Amino acid sequence: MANEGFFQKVYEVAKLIPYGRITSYGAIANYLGASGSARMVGWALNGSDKENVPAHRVVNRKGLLTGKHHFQGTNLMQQLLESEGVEVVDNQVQDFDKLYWDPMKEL
DNA sequence: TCGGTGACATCCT
DNA sequence: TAGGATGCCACCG
Repeated sequence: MANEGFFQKVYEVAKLIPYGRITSYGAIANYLGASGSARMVGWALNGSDKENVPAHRVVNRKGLLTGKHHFQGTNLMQQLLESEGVEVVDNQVQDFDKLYWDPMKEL
């Protein structure tokens, strides 16, 4: 695992996100020691769907579902979050600070 | 091998 | 305070 690529680490962390919880790209990047390179996390999640990773639980620092456009359905990402009890309005997660899951803190 | 790309974050004006 | 521009680093062709 530790020898896996940067992407694999992102997948592992994303998979550890609890049900009904969300996190941010920066949090994962920081956890992986790539603080400031949050873009890598986003790019990693680009292929996360192949790894069965809940990329819909990963949003930007504002709680905005910036990556929804990369999902199959336009509102698929929102639907998935709502299915988990996460309120999403206008592609933005409500109670973001409350549902926020910090890997650095939890792990 | 090298350059471009990318779903953000942060600094500066 | 708000908006725009730049930088981070790993994968793909």
